[in-house]
Amino acid sequence: MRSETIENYLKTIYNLSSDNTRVVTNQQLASKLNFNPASVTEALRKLHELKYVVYEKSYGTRLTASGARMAIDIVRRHRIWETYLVKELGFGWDEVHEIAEELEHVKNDKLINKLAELMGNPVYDPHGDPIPDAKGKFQKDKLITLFEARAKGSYRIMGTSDHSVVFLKYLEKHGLIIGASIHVKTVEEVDGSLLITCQKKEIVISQKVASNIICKET
Amino acid sequence: MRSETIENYLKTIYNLSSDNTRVVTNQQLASKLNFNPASVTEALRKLHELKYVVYEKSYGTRLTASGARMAIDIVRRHRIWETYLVKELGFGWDEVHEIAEELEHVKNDKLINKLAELMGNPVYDPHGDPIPDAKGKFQKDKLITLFEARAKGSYRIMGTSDHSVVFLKYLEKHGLIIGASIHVKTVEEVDGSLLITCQKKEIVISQKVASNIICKET
DNA sequence: ATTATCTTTTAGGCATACCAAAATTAATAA
DNA sequence: TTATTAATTTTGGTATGCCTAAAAGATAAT
Ligand SMILES: [Mn+2]
Ligand SMILES: [Mn+2]
Ligand SMILES: [Mn+2]
Ligand SMILES: [Mn+2]
Repeated sequence: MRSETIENYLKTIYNLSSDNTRVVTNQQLASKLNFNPASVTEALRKLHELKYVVYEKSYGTRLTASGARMAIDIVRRHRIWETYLVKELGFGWDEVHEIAEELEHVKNDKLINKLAELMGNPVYDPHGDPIPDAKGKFQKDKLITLFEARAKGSYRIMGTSDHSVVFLKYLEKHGLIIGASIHVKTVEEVDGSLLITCQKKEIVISQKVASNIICKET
Repeated sequence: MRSETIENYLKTIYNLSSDNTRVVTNQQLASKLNFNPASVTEALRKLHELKYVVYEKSYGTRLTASGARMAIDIVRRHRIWETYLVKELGFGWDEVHEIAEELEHVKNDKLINKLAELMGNPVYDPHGDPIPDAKGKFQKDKLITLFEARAKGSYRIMGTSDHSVVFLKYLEKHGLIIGASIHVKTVEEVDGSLLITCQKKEIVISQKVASNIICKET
């Protein structure tokens, strides 16, 4: 199997299984990768043979230890490159994902570690996603979505789970950028919307938006 | 055809044809790319259909204008990355070629131009090879090999045509690095060897070595 | 428990990009 | 010029990685 193919499957399985706690279905993979389900079945059989995943027919797939390690290395490369493009080359946070999708496949530890070092070994990427270190360990800050929070209080925005340009532009428009401090004033029971203040201004955000903002309590 | 496949063919044709002056034979390509000649024939037919090359059966191949432009863009990316890895990330000049072979396929003009800008738009890469600008134009300094020079006088080392690690290490050992000033004191008719001084020390270099050192008269 | 629906797998195909062996064509030497 | 050699092309493979359509299996609803 081509290394780039393997990497894209492992990365996607990883992203869909949130820390390898639940199995990933073929359909999830097919839709994420824009492949036909039949292609996914085939690929999973091969990845199972290669011992990167445990694929149980008609049930689901999870990463083995070695598959998870590979996935985390890819995630590290992806996020280091995104951070580098934004912080060192002046790209916007909404234009780096596509480039990183290519750069993440260049496998050279020294290169990634030098880039990381250059930036002071950052722990979050420009979208707020945590960057694993060279050993594959993540920063252990417990991050939650603003929707999960559902309580009055102060939070700091650490990232987003929706990385689409339209969403990022929306956040930017309202000053809801990474690092911003916000305060939740009221939680509307009817529709889950939140009244928050951010940089002195009051905004109402929908449950849908809230569920895509990653933050930590402050 | 896969874009990376096309790019590797075009780049290799470009490198073998020295400025598109002579046609490239299938055999040259096969041996450079480590492919079977039959595979090369097939690929050239396709590249011809795509109008990247003019392939004349049983005679040879040369790049079209659009093929040459693509090749030069790849060469630019390759050499910008090599320069970046050496100048900004502290890699040795003998370890960057392999990495650049991968990075050169990431096609994003903004990325390459930002990297180039960051370094002050360098005109030579760490091996002394010229870097075309964003429009595909090369610096026009006439560079020759020390063997072609064959005359007493002063020169500056601008690069090498043999990029192997063993050759680069040899040069390094004798201080024959890029940018070094050397002076040719005698040319030995018998075997073409040269007696030169470099950083106050006298060295005899063989014709073989001389023919792989690229320099310009000073 | 039976049916309807949704998911997964199987089966059969296709394009890409390579290969080895044989046939052809071109170049070189006798 | 004719043989010999060398380069190229043709032919008939293989492995990858995707596809569609049909069959089988699992899940949910009545
Ligand atoms: Mn990303
Ligand atoms: Mn990211
Ligand atoms: Mn190189
Ligand atoms: Mn170079």
